Amino acid sequence: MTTPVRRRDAAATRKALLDAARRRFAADGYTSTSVRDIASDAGVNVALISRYFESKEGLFRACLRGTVDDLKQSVFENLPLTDPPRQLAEKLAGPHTKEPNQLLLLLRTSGDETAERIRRETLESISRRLATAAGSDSDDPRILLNAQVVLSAALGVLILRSAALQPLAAADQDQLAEPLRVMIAALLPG
Amino acid sequence: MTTPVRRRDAAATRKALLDAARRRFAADGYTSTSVRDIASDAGVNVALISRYFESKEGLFRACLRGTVDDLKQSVFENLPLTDPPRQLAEKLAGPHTKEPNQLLLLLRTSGDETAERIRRETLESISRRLATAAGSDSDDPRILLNAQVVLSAALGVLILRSAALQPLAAADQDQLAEPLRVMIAALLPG
DNA sequence: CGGGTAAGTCAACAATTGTTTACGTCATGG
DNA sequence: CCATGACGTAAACAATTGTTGACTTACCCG
Repeated sequence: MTTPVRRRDAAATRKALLDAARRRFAADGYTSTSVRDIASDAGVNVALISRYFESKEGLFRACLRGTVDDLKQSVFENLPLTDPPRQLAEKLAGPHTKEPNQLLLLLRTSGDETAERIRRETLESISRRLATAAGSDSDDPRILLNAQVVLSAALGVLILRSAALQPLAAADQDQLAEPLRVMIAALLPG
Repeated sequence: MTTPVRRRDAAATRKALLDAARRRFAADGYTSTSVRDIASDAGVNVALISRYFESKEGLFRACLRGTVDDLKQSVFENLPLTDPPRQLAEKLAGPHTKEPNQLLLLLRTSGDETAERIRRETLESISRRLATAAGSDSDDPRILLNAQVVLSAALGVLILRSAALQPLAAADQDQLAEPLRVMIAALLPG
């Protein structure tokens, strides 16, 4: 590992902070993560967080926006959805599982009302997308409720996997895809 | 509610601290809750937390044990389970919903390894109970995985309700029972 | 080459954290 | 009734938190 003579590059430093923060916040949550942890991970000084993101909450909001953007792009790339349960399983237990799953960020709360709004709107958007993707009869309000239960299951799986609950935590995406398929077939026909 | 001239009663203050802590920890999580918050809710001096529970982590462990005990007793009282989906919906959206749902404690992490073990063992126990209650073929390892997905959905519902995701958050137990019934029927036949 | 500015560091700040120690005070049994 | 011990409080502690201001250093353009 050649020591990379870290050159001065605001954009790169900003990104390093953002990446470190997204890992930490996703893995440990907002209050359990200190700005010094993040700066240390990124290999830069703490003061730069305030400089580039205004505050710890500003950094958290930036993380949320990043994750939301990644999510949008990811579903956009995979349109049309050929096999939703399988693609969901990929998101929950994909092969790149050494990193903490970014979707966990959608479950982390900071107390900041702006971040909370982004979070809520994103979850709402996802569940609506799920409901309409189910097609059939998207006017039926029960379909939206079913979609939110499916979303609950997906995010619950993330949490219980991060809690090392076996055998769920050790299941690969193939094993996980099966119950997801059954559940989705039951709750979101179409 | 007659104001009870709070007499000196170690057991009562201990319980007051425990109750306040269980509410706070369930609602806000471990790191977001300060011992002064808890003591203030209980109307008692902070130092008594260290006196009665050794430390903040000791208090958290006591909260976990309390919730686990309540849970055991609750399922014990309702044996045999006549209508699991309905009873689950009752737990997730029962009529006493002004208080933060105690099951959320099972998703709160403190960093303390002992608490983490209790948490994991409890979740494991619940999922095994679900799997065997499903009867049919409890040797099939896929049944346990299915049970853990059901558990994921239940806990995910709690989280998304606490995130005020509509319409899930506003659903009463009747509305919630329906998708749960469908999901359980699909994943845990028997 | 050299100065100006963006990039980064350092050190201190006030506030808050969990915990402890020394000190009051109530109640109760002899 | 009153001393003794349990119960409770107050104040301080060191450590950690997020944030800021003054300082240094590297880079780039003229």
